[in-house]
Amino acid sequence: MSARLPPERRQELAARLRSARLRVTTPRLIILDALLRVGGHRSVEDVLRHLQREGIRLPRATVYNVIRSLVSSGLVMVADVGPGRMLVESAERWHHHFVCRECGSVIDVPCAVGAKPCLEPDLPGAEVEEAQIIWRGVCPRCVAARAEGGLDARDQETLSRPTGGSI
Amino acid sequence: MSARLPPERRQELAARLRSARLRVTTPRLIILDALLRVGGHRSVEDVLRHLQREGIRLPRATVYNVIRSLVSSGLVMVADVGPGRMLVESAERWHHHFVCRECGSVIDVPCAVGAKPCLEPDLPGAEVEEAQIIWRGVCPRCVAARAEGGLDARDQETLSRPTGGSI
DNA sequence: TTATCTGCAAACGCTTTGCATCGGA
DNA sequence: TCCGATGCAAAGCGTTTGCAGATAA
Repeated sequence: MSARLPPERRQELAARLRSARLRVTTPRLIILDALLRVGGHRSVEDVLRHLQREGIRLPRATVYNVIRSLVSSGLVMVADVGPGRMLVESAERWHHHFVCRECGSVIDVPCAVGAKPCLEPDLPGAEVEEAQIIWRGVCPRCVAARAEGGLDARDQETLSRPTGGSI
Repeated sequence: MSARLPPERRQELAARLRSARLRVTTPRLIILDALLRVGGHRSVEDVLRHLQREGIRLPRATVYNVIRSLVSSGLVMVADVGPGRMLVESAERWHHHFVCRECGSVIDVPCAVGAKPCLEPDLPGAEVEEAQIIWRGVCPRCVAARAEGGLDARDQETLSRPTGGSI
């Protein structure tokens, strides 16, 4: 299963891992590759499905372990969009999230400032490392669908869940 | 177990429930009372422990059900401070959260604007209902402890976890 | 009277843990 | 060689569901 990555891609990913002081292992290369390639936020389940579709089978626990090490070394980040699931995304540019109350989709919102601590809390003495904003409401897609009035709940569910899909 | 609340408190809580078009039931009165009285953010586990300490035993599922109806009617709100647990808090004033990476405590940060949609996302066409900010970093307490250098990890854990406690 | 909520148990989904084995540095 | 990561299974945690019986409106 290590043969999937073209040599130069493998080089690049290995370099990233090494620069984060992580050992270069096959599962790490595979998962980092997947996360960087697809962008957006993905559940661990998505990652597993994606790998499976490419014929790669990794144990859940390994995927969790790998993601944890990637996160703690800053190569990828997790988005907090509510309890119960962990959404992983590449840490390319700092951004925030909009969660649609109707269809459940999670939409990336670019950060106007672009830096991780883009806002300051009123909390003297604290060391702020990052500020993440979560907006909740109804996404443009659902607003439009509602205006047209032609779509029932089932249709919407299918149409507007860009996140739930596979990577 | 319905005898715990003084009559006038019971009246007040019942009025709140009715104004939210919720039926007035004993578990709802008890749980709403607890959440309003203590303030701050509490896990469902905290709520259960608190009730237990007062000699009130409610099934988990009922607590979850009650909290869900209170949340969906706007009487209380849930804070998203990371995956895996649901923090409940009274919906008195809109505020944000600071999560300490060292001790895990969650600190309320007052919202400068005070309204739920205090920030606008760059997402044309969306209906924004609320914006919640999560800061991550090291809380003032841990910063101070680190500066003094006198506290080891265990001490800190005990000292600075105002959230994990009981209500 | 009726729709709604409670109370109990059991299931569920996601994540973590334990441990023997394997593999990169 | 040796520390750290993998792979597997199984447990853990917080939350949800299903349904019979109770209860507010």
